[in-house]
Amino acid sequence: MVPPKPLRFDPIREAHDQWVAHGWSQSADGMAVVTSIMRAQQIYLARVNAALRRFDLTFARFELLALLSFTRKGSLPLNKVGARLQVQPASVTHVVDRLEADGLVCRVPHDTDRRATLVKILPPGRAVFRKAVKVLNEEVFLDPGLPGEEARSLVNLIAAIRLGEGDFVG
Amino acid sequence: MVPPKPLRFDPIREAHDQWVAHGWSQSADGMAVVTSIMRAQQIYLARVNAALRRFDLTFARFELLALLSFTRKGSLPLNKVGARLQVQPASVTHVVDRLEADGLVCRVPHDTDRRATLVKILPPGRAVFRKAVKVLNEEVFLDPGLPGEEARSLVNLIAAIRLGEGDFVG
DNA sequence: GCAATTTACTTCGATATCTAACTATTATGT
DNA sequence: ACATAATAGTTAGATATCGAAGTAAATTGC
Repeated sequence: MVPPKPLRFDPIREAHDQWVAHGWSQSADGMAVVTSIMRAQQIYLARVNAALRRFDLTFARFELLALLSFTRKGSLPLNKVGARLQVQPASVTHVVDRLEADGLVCRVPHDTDRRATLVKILPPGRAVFRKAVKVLNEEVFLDPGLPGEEARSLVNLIAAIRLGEGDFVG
Repeated sequence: MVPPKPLRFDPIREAHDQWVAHGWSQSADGMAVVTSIMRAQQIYLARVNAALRRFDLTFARFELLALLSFTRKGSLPLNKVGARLQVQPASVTHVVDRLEADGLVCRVPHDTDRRATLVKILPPGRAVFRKAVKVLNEEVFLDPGLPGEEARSLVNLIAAIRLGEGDFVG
């Protein structure tokens, strides 16, 4: 995944220069923001997947296990899952299918709303989550590539973007 | 793509609190960084794809057209494309296949290395790029959701991550 | 000069995501 | 009440990515 030879220049800076040279100065910073986010995601996703592969988890599946294990009852309606993880209903179905096939969660009918389904974490799911979070903390989250103060700045800058996009209300 | 109802709290902040509560304080900031990047990518990818859909482009295809159109000869070996866009050879093959099927680029044999193949942008490719970059600038890059100064901070923070990851040498 | 290695690209199989269409159930409005 | 609209979830189709294996050509190292 990681290229053997690093480039001898910053390709995003170069793209920014190109944008300015073509008269698109007003959009150059935005282009750099978007491209930087895309690349950072690629980097982190590769690191996360490498850490989780041994547990047969992806980041999406890990996030669902985390969400459920932090819940009082260990279960949540599927639509709440979609809202929390910000993914389409179809993706929720797929993630739950996959975890259910591995015996880490199960579907449970909703008490009162017969349209709705709950997903519930099972003991094996809790066990896998405990092991996976330990590895992920050690191998990725402990060193995200930025010192603490800058890490918090990055989180706050992105929170502003998410707020503006309607992810949540402050 | 965007949920109709925003959450009444920041789910990443809540996850951070959970990390601290479980004794994973040392990894909490890193978790928040990684999760924030993942969510920001999701937001921007949706906006970018919505803008590019009318041109039958994806962000990856757009990036390749941009890269080629900024090149002196309008062509580049496939391995250079992979290095620049930071994607696997298989992904390069796929993106080029797709653009070639649409008549926007073509493959050209390398002059001296018979293993290598160049991808060359064609006049229709340049025309589509000109239109697409205009729309993308207007609809996404002009307002990335952050004021200029903060946008530049974000780009610099991510550049530090990328530098640490070996994307390029400063 | 020739075997072994490296490099370039393609093919294949598995995943994950999105959009759109579809079924079932619940809520709304007159 | 009852037709209409909204909501919950699944299914289907298209796309994109990755990892690993495979083919071909160039480089290397005796």
